[in-house]
Amino acid sequence: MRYLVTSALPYANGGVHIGHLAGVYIPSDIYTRYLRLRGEEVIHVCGSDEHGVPITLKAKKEGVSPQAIVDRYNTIIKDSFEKFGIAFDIYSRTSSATHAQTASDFFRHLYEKGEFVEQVSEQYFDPEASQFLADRYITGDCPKCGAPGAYGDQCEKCGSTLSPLELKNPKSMISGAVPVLKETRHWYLPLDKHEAFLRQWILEEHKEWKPNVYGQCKSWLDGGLMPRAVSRDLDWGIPVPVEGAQGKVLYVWFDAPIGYISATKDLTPEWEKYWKDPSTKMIHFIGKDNIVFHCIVFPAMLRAHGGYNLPENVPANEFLNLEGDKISTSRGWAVWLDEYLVDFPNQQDVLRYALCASAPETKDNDFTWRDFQQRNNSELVAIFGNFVNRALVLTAKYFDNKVPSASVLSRADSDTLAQIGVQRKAVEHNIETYHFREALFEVMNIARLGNKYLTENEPWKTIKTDPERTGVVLNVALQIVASMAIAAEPFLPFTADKILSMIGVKSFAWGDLGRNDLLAPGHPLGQAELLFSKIEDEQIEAQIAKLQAIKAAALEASQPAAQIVAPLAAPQKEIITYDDFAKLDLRVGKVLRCEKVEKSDKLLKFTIDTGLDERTIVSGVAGNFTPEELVGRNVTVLMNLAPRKLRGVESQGMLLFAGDPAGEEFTNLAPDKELKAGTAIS
RNA sequence: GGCGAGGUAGCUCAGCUGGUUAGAGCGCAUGAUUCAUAAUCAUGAGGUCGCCGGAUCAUGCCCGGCUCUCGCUACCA
Repeated sequence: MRYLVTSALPYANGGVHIGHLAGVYIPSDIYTRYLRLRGEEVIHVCGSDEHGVPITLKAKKEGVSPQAIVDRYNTIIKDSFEKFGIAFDIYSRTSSATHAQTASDFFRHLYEKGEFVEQVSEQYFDPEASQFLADRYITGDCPKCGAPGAYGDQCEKCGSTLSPLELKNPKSMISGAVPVLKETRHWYLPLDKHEAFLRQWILEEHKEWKPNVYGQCKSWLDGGLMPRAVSRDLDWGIPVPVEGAQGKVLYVWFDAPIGYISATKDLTPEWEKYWKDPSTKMIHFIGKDNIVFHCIVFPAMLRAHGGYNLPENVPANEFLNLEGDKISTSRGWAVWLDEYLVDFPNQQDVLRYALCASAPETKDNDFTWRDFQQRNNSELVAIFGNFVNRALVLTAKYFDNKVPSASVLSRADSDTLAQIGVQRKAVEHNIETYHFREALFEVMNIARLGNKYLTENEPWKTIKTDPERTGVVLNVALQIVASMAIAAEPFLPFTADKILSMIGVKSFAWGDLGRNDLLAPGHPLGQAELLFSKIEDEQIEAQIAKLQAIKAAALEASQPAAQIVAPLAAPQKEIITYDDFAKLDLRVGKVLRCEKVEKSDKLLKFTIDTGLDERTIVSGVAGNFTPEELVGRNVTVLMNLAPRKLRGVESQGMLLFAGDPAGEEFTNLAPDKELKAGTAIS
């Protein structure tokens, strides 16, 4: 069987932290190491995702080129992975020449096949910098919480998702100018065209996918797929390879997964057999935020292109938290791999172990330093390290550090050895079904078995009465140690290597696991050393203090910002003529009825007596008024605004209010005195 | 708001086509042991299986409602 394993491309605007490792790279690394050890044909590809708006923003902020940013982080990321033994066959990057060509060809192919639809839409444009603005390039006041500095796609203060058009006082982050709406043409991948196929492929043929993955796909498919834009107005990325597309690049989510293909091309000229030969199984390891792209969008792209395999499975993990809070690169709330290695040199496997044992496989999980310490001290040191050490030290002491012979095995001896085979099956089954936490537990059970075996057979006692029996027991114990070296390799590669050198063996294959003749009688052992060492309370307290400092710094930084929130009058808008004003038909109206719009948070549906007619007007003020509050009151109505449907209800005008809907001061704009409906306002 | 996933012992998690006293590891307690990094081995104490209601002879597991966490995704003229 041939396998192509991909790991989510890390975004090159920061380093790698424990969340990345636990969610994606440790599982994928375990999986590939296991397959390699079995002798399967497998490659593991990854690389940096180097396009997209956040990188251009960071570059602008630092006054350097985007390329400089991605060069910096690509180096850091690559280095972290190498040091932690994440054994990619290639770690590439999406700013490479191969990738530019591959992604460009891919787009071109779809374009020529007529797989895209073109559409013109209105987007914010910066008139001073004369360029279109990506959502992230627009900042303004959050329409929900009122905080300044919200981005066009999200407010980091209250966390709500936004669209640039909703921002109050929008400003271009490039020039500071007020953006204007302008038409722009983009290419869309009509996902709806592939919906029937995806339904069948995922919902019928891949019921074995993890519940979170399957559930999310089902949710998307049931909701109906829509065309998705695959281009952007931006100058950092892969140019859209079509005539008349100046200033447009491939959307980063279109370009990134193609990065898996270009990485494979960079690795081997035989890349096509990994992508196109139906006997190859492709597995995407990702985090839960990427599910839709890997299960819906990318497969649709591959299928639209034709000739490519679709993934066999997409084992997405949930998220890892850190000491009770969400990990955040921008807030600095993370444990970075490079920093970890400074504080815990040569202890990569401890972190690999702790993260795998508490991996967020079925739900979000919390990484705590106490848990990390406990995993090390009472599992790695006490169970695993201690067992190996016991077997080796006893052999050195009683048998001159050579493997003693095992002439006659007792029933207990064979049962113990047979049990390793049972553990092996359990490990295999769990790895193959992506249950790495459980698989690791079963590996540890082999060490538990070893400890129990030694305690029950007491070689330190029999040496006085029956040295030959002691030899047999230690022989068996050493076979278990050898098996541990094999079983641990996918999970704890550094430790496995250490054991191999301690028992004087170059390498084993997975198939050797559980054999009772891995170490022949008389085989000389190497120098015994401790596999793991205890982590003291002080070390853990130092790490916790480090995090507390980050939190304190973040809090301080947010204080002055909060003061600037003080209400600033919005700048005056552009001068208009009297004629412009005269176009507005404003009248006094009276609220006859008012109710909440179903399935909506903020919308109220008003029935207004305008003097002319009774009309329905929808307004987003449910957060400010209860429906009853305004009934019978005068309101100011803009009569001649083009009707528009909101949540399925047609609004035939607009009601005027004063204030910031998210703020405390917000009021209905009505005449001083009760007036008849229909009274003109001028 | 809609949708998805999750809410099981102090901690991390199993469990499920509904079927006798709900399991494991760590932690904790007691005992055994001393080869080993005060490690190990045995035994035990810990649970109204998020809350409320329903269907069933029987439910952690099915149905309805609610609630909390995380993710995806909207309306705001």
